[in-house]
Amino acid sequence: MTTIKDIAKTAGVSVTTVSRALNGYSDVNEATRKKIMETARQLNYAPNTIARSLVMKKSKTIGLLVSGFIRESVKDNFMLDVLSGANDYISNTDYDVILFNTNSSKQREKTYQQLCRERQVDGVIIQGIKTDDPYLEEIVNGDTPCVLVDIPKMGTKTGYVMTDNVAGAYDAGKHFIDLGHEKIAMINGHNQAFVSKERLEGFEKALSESGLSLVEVMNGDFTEESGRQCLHDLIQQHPEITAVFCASDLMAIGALTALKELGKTSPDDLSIVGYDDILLARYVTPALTTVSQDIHGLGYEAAKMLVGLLNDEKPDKTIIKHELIIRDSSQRFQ
Amino acid sequence: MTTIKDIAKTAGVSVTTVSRALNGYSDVNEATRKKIMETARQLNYAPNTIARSLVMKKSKTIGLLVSGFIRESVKDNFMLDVLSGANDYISNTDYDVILFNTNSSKQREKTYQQLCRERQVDGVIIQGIKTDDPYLEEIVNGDTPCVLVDIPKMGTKTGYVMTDNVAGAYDAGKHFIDLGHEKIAMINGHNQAFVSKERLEGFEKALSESGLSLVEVMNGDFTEESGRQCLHDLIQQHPEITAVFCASDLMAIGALTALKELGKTSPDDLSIVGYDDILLARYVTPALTTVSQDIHGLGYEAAKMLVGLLNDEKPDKTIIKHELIIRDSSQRFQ
DNA sequence: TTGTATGCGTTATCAA
DNA sequence: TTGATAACGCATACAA
Repeated sequence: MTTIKDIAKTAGVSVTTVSRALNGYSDVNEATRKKIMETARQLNYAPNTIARSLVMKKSKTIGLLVSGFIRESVKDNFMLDVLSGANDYISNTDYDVILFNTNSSKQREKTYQQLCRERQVDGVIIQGIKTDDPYLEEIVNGDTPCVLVDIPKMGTKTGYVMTDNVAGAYDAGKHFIDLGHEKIAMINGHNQAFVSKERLEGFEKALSESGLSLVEVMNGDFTEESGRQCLHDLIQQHPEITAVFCASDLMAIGALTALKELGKTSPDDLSIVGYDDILLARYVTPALTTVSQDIHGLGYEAAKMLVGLLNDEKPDKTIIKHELIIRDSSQRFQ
Repeated sequence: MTTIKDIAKTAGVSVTTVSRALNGYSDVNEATRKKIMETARQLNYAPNTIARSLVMKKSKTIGLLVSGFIRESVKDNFMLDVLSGANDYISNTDYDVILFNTNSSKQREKTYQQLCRERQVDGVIIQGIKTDDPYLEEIVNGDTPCVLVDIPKMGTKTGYVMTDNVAGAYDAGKHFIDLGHEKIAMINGHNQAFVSKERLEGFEKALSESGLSLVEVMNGDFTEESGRQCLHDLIQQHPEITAVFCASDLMAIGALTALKELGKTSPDDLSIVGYDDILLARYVTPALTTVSQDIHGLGYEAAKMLVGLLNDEKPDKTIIKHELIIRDSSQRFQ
């Protein structure tokens, strides 16, 4: 491992000069710079970012929380899409991404702030945690620049990125109403998720504007299996419903499965609208009508905002556009 | 940012003692240790891994190459599944994962070795690069422990993890033969990919054992669109074929699309077998018969091997099991 | 234009 | 059981 010291020695100059030559300072003679560059190349020199970080107090790394980075969450592409979007932006900067796991029991006791400070990341993108996470406040009020995904909280160094869940769910509700449905239910996520409240709110708003109210709200946990369970319960308790709004595509797909198990089909027996527009949505049969979120864009914008924060811009909030994608799982009530 | 120096000052001891107390050395008085621990807690101390790395010459980070981490590769879950698998293993160790981008033009000129040395990673997992990548040799022969995914090359510090592509493709060929097909074609990936050669080899072996030979081999580039293109060309040139083996599920899905565009259906007009068993495979219609690779396991085993290398184990090769998953896109020739 | 000296936060060596 | 002190590789204030 060659260091600037080695270069200095073989080039016959001081480490200071080497450092300045390598970093493109103007106050170094062209001849010596050439010589230094050349010996650096010959010695196959690579700067040690660790050492640089220590003295600069900047690690040029961005932390990305991937708690619960488990197989189920791989299926739901959400976390990976955010990661991919963030990475796409960051790859065009001089930052690198470091993955923070919090699902391992070992690190469970560490707060997000501790993780950040130990690894000395310059900033962090936090996603996939619950609104009542005990360590959330701490990081929001901490001094590590931070961007939250789908959690609307601001701090002096904290901004957030999210989709307008109220409006998205409202569109889903409006869609059902436009199609003439009246017996409508919802399969929501768990109540600790901020998006659950928002989507319920937006959906109910659309119904109430037409003088309707929800027949029932079941609570799943966003997974395919919970969607399946909920639909079974739903049909048993309220066989009259003709339309169901699911707070995630995965739950909607589970609901589709349950429907098949009951010998029924969508959209003939039940119109279903999901949320997220995950990759699978367009490939299942029937293709899922859903509220599309640009999840990749969510990660991209989060990274962009974070890099902005690192350049001393003010914290902000970004709302990513949504769109109702009408496919085959919803149709006019007949 | 409190340091051990601060702790030393307020606890009235030397930094040496603080360091040893915090790291659980035995040669420190219980009383002083208690005091140190307590003040560390009060001062909300978090150790600076950067400083530690510098002196220990170990960063406790593992680099993961995610070159071409683009949206198309998100659709194909391969890279993300490997990432997820690697992360799953690593999250149970005391290593962290750092993502290395090489798709950005800026970093294109840097070799993998340079990336590793600059970030001082203890080891690296390399995936998604071509066999003729000019920088591959360098890293294989370098001194950074390294595990290659799907590239069979060994070095003093380099092992690899892959699936048995020859055997997998052989199974696909055997499947067609068992179903009575005789006019068989293949849509392969590009020739720079090692897996392309392997899959062709295995598939041809199965056919030749039954006295058959391939009607045609088209070369795509593993993407959905290329599969679509290839199938169009194939049908036009060889309308007699009854079965096609695609070297990736994505290409198989593209082929399915092309078939629909031609007003034909699978498996009635054409039996199709894919490769990878990506998530989509079971959700498309018809559900895709494919050779399943445990991609998550590939990443998991790669990480496991790498951590082994970091503990001075010898480089090794691991073959991940494959399995032919028979679904609806293939049927008996009639 | 160049060099000397100092410090970043930590661990390790050695002596007390 | 403890504490000075020197490293690790780099950047920078200051002096020359």
